[in-house]
Amino acid sequence: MRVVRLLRLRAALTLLREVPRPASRGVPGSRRTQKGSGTRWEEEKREDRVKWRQLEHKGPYFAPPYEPLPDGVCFFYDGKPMRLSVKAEEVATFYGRMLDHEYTTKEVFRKNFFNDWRKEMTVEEREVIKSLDKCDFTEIHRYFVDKAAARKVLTREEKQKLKEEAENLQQEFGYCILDGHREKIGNFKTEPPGLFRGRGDHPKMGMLKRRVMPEDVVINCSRDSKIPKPPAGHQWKEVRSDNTVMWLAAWTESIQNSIKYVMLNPCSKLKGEKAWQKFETARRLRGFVDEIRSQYQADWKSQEMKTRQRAVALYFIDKLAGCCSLRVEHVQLHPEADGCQHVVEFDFLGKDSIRYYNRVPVEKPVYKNLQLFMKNKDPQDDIFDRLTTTSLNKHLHELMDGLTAKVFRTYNASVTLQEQLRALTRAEDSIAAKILSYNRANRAVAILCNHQRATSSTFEKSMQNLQTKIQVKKEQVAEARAELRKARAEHKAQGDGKSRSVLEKKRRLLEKLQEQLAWLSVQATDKEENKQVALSTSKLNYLDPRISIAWCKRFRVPVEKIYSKTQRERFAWALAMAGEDFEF
DNA sequence: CAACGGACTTAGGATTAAGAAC
DNA sequence: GTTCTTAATCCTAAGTCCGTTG
Repeated sequence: MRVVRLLRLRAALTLLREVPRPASRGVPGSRRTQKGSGTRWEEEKREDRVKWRQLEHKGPYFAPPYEPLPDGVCFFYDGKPMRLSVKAEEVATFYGRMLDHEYTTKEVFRKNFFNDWRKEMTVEEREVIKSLDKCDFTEIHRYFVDKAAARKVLTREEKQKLKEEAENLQQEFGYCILDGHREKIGNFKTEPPGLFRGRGDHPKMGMLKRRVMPEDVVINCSRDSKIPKPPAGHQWKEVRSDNTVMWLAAWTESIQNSIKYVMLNPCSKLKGEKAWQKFETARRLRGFVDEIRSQYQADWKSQEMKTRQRAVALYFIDKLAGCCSLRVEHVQLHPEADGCQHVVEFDFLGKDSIRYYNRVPVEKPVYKNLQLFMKNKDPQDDIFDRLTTTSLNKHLHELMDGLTAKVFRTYNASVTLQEQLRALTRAEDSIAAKILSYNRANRAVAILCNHQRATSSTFEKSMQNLQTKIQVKKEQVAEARAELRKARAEHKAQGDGKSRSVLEKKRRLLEKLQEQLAWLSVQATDKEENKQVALSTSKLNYLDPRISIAWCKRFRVPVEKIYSKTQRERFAWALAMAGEDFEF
């Protein structure tokens, strides 16, 4: 049912492909830093499989226990107040607090919730509560709304106190010791119980995600470390010491029966090294990509169907970023469209049920092959029926060590950023204009990768505010222009030093205002262009940070303008090694 | 050799913190 | 200061990829 999300790169931008150049060195393992800042990224390399020699931590922090509702807050069934057992009440609050969410209007969500809720009820409750339609959670809902509001109006001191408590918690549970270094943990809290919120029309939405207990949790730490203590009166499911994995604790969640892990924060050394390695693999692809492309083009005409399918799939992975679980119903072929020949129209839901829609002109053999692959098939059939992700990746491994479908995405994203930065940045621009160029380059990648977001509910309003500001600024500019004209006439008449300085002042004022106006309208453009595009995913996962850092250095843009504090910590490895001459 | 499970990465929405406007 | 907006961070679902298993 899943469509591997590879069909991404927009046709227009795939043409921005790079001139071949020898891949640069500096592979993890044979590491060297261009700028030696500390030893953190320079320690000797372990065997790749082994992730640590020492690991010590406090175990996960468990979600706080359920606090029963106060007496004044009541649940009603069929109009009559009803006191629920603690277990049933807890699950009722999960639903009640979501009352203003769209989920609670969905039939599947309601059905799953009600089904699981009834399992938590006492026999007597189950006897009474038979229809969700007769349940009234409004008091419960109001209680949580009020509670959220109350949090907002706390005094400065109270807020400070809460902040300190959170900080203490972070200090106690949020760090581990890994090979002698204190490292930040990513998710040290267990996920609280609640109702499952799947994306798209997930069949399990609304099901009860049950509370994680110490008895569910497997602890992973070094044998000789201080073993974390389970909460009083409880025990761990298991304590093990597996240094070939990165996780500190794990449990099986109750919805999909999959495993959830406590792992390190991206700013940790181990995660940083993995990210570095990922980008080095992508950089290595540069040296192979021409050869790979000519080979798959040749394979479009292969005698063997499997090889042909693989070649077309690979072409999509490379050119568009997608894939082998594409179904017939996802694709439409147009002999001619938009003034182009051989146009392929893609329309399907990808990861997180985000729609991918694109029309791409393709080479004739690709088009002919698609016709062939789709012939006599039902809409639900796979286009690449002879292909699996495993066989495809196996082939990729033969082409280049470490090569998988994912690497193409990283490669194309990073290459595009570098190209776009080169094309858009002008050295003489202001910092603000350079940042706009950066955002545009980033946006080009986000569009390629189909990174979308829902238009925020406040978009129209904030756009309106910006437009108002622009209007005000325009009036100021007009006024300043009139004053400048007046001053010029004045100076012509007087010709003295005083009127000259007034004239200069007016000129500068107009210039400043015009600059501000330009910046505001640029912001408006930026905002509009960003309406449905999310930059953060590509920025965090696909763009080699060394490209951005080198760009900052080359064009004298403070790196804080590009990366927030957390992002700078995540990319500490790149900050330590990238000089202004870094080339991806 | 398909399917399954484990480990790890990627993803957008929700929540919270910071910043700007009043 | 207080309030409203915007930006940053948090959260956890949903992918990819690989190794195992029946």
